[in-house]
Amino acid sequence: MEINNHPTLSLNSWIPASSNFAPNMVMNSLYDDTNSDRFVGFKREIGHFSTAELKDHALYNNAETELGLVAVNGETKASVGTGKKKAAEKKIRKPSRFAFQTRSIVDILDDGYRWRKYGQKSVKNKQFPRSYYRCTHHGCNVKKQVQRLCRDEGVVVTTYEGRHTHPVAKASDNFEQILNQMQIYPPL
DNA sequence: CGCGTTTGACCTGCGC
DNA sequence: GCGCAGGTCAAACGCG
Repeated sequence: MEINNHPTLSLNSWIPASSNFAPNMVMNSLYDDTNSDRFVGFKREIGHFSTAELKDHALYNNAETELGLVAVNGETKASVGTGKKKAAEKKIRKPSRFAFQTRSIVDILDDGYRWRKYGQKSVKNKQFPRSYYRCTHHGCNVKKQVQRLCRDEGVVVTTYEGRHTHPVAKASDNFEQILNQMQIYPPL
């Protein structure tokens, strides 16, 4: 499969195709060349920016378990079927949620929206506290969590929950800025 | 004064 | 039912 040679394979980011955070994203399910029923991963494209993640990849499994990726291409995880259907069905009851990691010295990315911090909590077995933010736009209940990795304090995990009900607060190019901040690093 | 952060208390879900 | 951990609330406070 040609993605094995893809130069940006293994970006540790999770963004659903339907997210208005990345409205121009194209997301495809990948299947084994020799067995078209065997789902092996995802490929994401935003303009010239392209990433892929394999199902057997350790980071993929961590992201699925810890961050609750719920749907791709409009399909639920249950419908792409890996045997853990009940767990997947349980996950899809959660609100739309996705996460990505960036290498940054600051916790808060400038994603164009205004956020208000409403809590901070130390998490078991984590060196750094987790911060909780809500979108300040009236009627918009999007939340995000920010957690710095203990195994690599240069890496920040940002988890978004929900969809904005309003346009981005700042001028365009905000997503381009995030892509610039988003850094690819080898699998841990 | 308005808006955002801090932080301890409180709530809730889950495993035992 | 109990205890733990994660998530949220809200009063106090800081800053422009």
